Amino acid sequence: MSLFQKLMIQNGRKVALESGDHAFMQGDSNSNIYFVQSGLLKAYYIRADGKEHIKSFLPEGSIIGSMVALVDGDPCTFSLVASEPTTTIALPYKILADAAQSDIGLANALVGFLGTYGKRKEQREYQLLSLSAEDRFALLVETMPDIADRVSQADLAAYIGITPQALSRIKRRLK
Amino acid sequence: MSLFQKLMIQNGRKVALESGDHAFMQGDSNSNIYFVQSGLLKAYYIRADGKEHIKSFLPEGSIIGSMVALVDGDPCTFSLVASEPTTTIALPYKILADAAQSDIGLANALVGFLGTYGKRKEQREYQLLSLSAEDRFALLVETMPDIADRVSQADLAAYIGITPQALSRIKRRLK
DNA sequence: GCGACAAATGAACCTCGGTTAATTACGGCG
DNA sequence: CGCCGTAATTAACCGAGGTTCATTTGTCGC
Repeated sequence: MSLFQKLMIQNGRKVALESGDHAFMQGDSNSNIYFVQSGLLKAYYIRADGKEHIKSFLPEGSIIGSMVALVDGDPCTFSLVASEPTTTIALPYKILADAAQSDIGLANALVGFLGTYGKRKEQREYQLLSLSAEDRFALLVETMPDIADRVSQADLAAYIGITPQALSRIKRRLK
Repeated sequence: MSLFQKLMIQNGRKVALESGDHAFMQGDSNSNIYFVQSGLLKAYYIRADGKEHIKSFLPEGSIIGSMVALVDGDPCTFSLVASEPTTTIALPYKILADAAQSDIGLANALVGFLGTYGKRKEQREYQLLSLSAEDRFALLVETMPDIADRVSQADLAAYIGITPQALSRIKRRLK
């Protein structure tokens, strides 16, 4: 377990979520950072036309927060919901950032967290720009096989960026 | 100018690039972080099939590096090329990260940089997942009007994620 | 102004994914 | 076992964008 995770567990507040409960909704003012102890969270956008797109699945061990909310205090750009009974540790980012001003260990732990976050988003950007829907599905199955089993087909499709029907077609093609 | 930019200028090495020169290529081992003093850089992927996709345009004032290369020392996942005569400041990330271990001001400056980077990638992810090609083009014209003038139609299209022909069609529709 | 080359546009055809709606699995549960 | 609600699949049709190639428009160097 990373130093950063330890810090969160020591200082954070425990938040338990039932399946379907939201940690925060798109538009909320919530600059908490969440550590997932058990269960599964789903981060998603609602578009203007009502469609849902999934940013990421967050299984046990993940850390998540809306970066624009954390950094600038803006409203969250996405919603965070439990898709299984989930226990999390919540901690206001400001507390971390403030404490980091005088605690060099914490500041470097934050650097580690933000670096990892940036790396993950860089990879996702690559996937969205350079891979077809079929490739993205194959990659998901390969890299997160457990997730593919734990969520519905509709959610998988929303993560890949297509409709459930299109995903069904892809699965048929691959067989 | 941010503290982070000042630090880079003080400690970095000046690198001048002619139009078409590369700072690094996809696959290179290059964990420098670059600050763009003047000109314009273009960060892009080459896909397996030879197609080019543009990650981002980096005008004066931008800071860029391959996050996976910076954090893990892995090969760069994209190439960085000058699309105008450009002057940059290059600084190995490891020097920053190491110095941050004992310099709390620097560590917090790094936190600021990484937070901003993550925020930018979060927004890009949203655009790629939730907007149509036409919407992404309109947004680009609105938020970076200068860039739209400085680069070729082909590069604009590669940034949006479509072909130059499709971009031409979109422009016609908008008129 | 003219030739040459690159950039941009246009047209014809194709493919993939979206849309809508019907059909088929797959659980609980009385 | 049969019923019902949900998830998943299939089918038919449409539209946006890709592909290929031709044409037009710039934009230089002379």
